Amino acid sequence: MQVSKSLEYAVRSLVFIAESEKPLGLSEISQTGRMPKAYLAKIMRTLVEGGVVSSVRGRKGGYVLKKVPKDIALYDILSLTEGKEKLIPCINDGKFCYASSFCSQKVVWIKVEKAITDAFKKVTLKDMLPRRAIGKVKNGRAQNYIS
Amino acid sequence: MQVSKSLEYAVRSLVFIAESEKPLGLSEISQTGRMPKAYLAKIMRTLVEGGVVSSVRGRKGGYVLKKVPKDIALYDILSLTEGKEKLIPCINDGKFCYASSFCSQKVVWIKVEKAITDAFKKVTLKDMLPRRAIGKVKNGRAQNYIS
DNA sequence: TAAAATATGGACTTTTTAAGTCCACATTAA
DNA sequence: TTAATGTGGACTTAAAAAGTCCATATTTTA
Repeated sequence: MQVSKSLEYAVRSLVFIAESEKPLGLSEISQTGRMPKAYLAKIMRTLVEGGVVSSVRGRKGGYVLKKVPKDIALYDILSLTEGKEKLIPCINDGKFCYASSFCSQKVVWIKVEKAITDAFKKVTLKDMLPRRAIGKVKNGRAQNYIS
Repeated sequence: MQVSKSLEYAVRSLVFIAESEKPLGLSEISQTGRMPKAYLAKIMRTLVEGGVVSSVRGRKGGYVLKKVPKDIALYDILSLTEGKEKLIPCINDGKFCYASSFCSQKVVWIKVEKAITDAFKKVTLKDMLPRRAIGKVKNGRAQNYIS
C-alpha cells in the first residue's frame, strides 16, 4: 500500500511543465527532477496517451499541459500511471470473492476505497504548484500570491 | 497502490475469530476463509505480536480477540500487516527528497496521506461484522459469517 | 539538405516486494 | 503418550515496480 514512484515522477514532471512557458523537454525534466530519463520517457508517454499533456516532437520539442492545472486531478494521474488496477482486490476481482454479495466486509471495503479515491480526486495539479506560479503571468509580471 | 492480501486475510480471519466463542484454530480459519494455512500462520503471528489477538497453544488451541471489535481499527491491522512502511515515499524517506522543505508538493502529499490513514482509522472490526453476529453466538459453535 | 535534438514504441532486464512454503520445535487437552 | 495445535525462522516463488535499451519518426536549424 504505497504510492508508486511513477505517480511521484509524473506529478513532479507536471509541476515543472506547468511552470514552463515553452515545451519542456525530457532531458530537462529528468535532470531538474532527478528522475531517470528513460523511465520518465515511458511515464510521459502514458500522460500523452491519457490526454494530460501534449507532446511537441522534433528539436525544441517537449511537453506542454493539455489542460489547466485545476482540471488535472491527482486521481487522473494515478489512473494513468497505475493502470486500471483497483485498490481492493476482493471487491474488484469478481472471481476471487468466494463469499460474493453476502460478505459483510465488502460494503466496508467499498467505503474505504471511496474515501481513498476521493482523496485523490479532490487534489489537483494546481494545489501542487508553488503559490507564485499559480496565476501565470500578467503584463509580463508574475502575479502575487492569491489563494 | 493496492491493499495487500495480508490485510485482507487478516481482516477476514479476525471476523471469523470475532464470531467464535472458543479459540479458533488456524486450520479452521484457513479452510473457512480459503486462505493458505502456512501463510496465514505468519500473519497470525504478527497479529499476536501486535496485541490484536491472543493465542491459545496446544490442543483445542487457537486464537481469540484481545480487544473488542470496536477497538480494533482497520488502521491497526494495516500497520501490523504492512510493517512500518509509509504511503508516500517522498515525505517519509528523508534522503530521497532533493527539494526538501521548499517542495510545494510535500504539503499536499501529507494531506493525501492523512486522508487515507484517516479512512483506515475510522473503520473498525465491528463495522466488518455481519449485523446479526455482533451481539451473540449460537449454541457454542462458531457461526459462519455467510448466511 | 544534413545534422542534431527531440519524442515514440516496444522489448527487455533488474530490483524489490508480496505471497507462499517448509520444517523443526514448543505446548497442551484428552 | 499422542495428536492437535501454535511458534520461529529460513527459505522459495511469483508478481509487480522500476529501470534500460535501441531502432525509428519528427522537426529545427546550421
